Amino acid sequence: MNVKYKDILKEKGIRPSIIRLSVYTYFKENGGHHTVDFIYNELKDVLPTLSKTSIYNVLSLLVEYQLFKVVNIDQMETQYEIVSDEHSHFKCRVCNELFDIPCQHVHLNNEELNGYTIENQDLLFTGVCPKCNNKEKENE
Amino acid sequence: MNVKYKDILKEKGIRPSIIRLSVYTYFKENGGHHTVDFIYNELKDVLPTLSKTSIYNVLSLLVEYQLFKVVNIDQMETQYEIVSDEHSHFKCRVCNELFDIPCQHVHLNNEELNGYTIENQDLLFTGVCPKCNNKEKENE
DNA sequence: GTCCTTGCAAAGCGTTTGCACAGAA
DNA sequence: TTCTGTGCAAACGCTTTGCAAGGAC
Repeated sequence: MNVKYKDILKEKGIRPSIIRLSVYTYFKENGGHHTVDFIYNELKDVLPTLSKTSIYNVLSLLVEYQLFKVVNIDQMETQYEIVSDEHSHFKCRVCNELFDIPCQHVHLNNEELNGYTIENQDLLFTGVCPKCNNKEKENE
Repeated sequence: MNVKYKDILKEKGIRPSIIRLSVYTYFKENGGHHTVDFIYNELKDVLPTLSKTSIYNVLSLLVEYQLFKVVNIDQMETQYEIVSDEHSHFKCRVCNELFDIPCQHVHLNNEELNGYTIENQDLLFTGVCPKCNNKEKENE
């Protein structure tokens, strides 16, 4: 399994060190968006000499090679996710959790574009997630 | 002119201190999105004893009373803007400037919503702005 | 007098940097 | 040996906090 991931890194021109492979594997197997701190805590038991600096390095590298994407929401800690299908994010203002929402990209017409070259777009919804909605209903 | 703004603050239940009124007036007259540091530097000549803490306080207050909105883009310093019409943001990756783009909100269909209550949405485009596009063309 | 506002200094916290050591090619 | 990767500690920059002084009512 890891061999597969190793090859993906190699193909991209990234030398598959243990830390790089571990980080990449973690995201591949678990999905989602995670902070440096979270990944550090997830991997430090398996890699006892691990440092947060290395997590910063590896994640920056994976972003640079366009395997990962940075997710910046509000003043929250920076999160990272694997580059994948078009989707948007939903942040619950009650539990602060961040969800992926399937969502097509917006297509602006030419008058609006007006000379701008759009290379990327990020859509963020804020509100209340299903779980917190249910809790509020229970309390009524 | 400031009297008008004074009344807007009063109506919202905000006591119009000099700093609050100055900050609010600055945004009303100049528009756009600005950082704490920028506003501090714009106002410190008029208000010599001004501190950044006060700018933080005032902007947080204006956000709390829903006159202002927080704009967080990438790892850039937090910016603030007056709550106004629906629009999205465009960040130029060359000059790093942030532009307002007129843009209707996205409306998801019910299957996608799936129990989520959407209260707000922010759309961010990234790419190259017209000015930087022209510069690139000149260099070709 | 009481409450709200202001401003300084310090603390906090995520992130980056410098540098030396370790490891791979 | 040379180049790349790693990890510690310190520095950095934005933001928040504690607290005391000032000002409004």
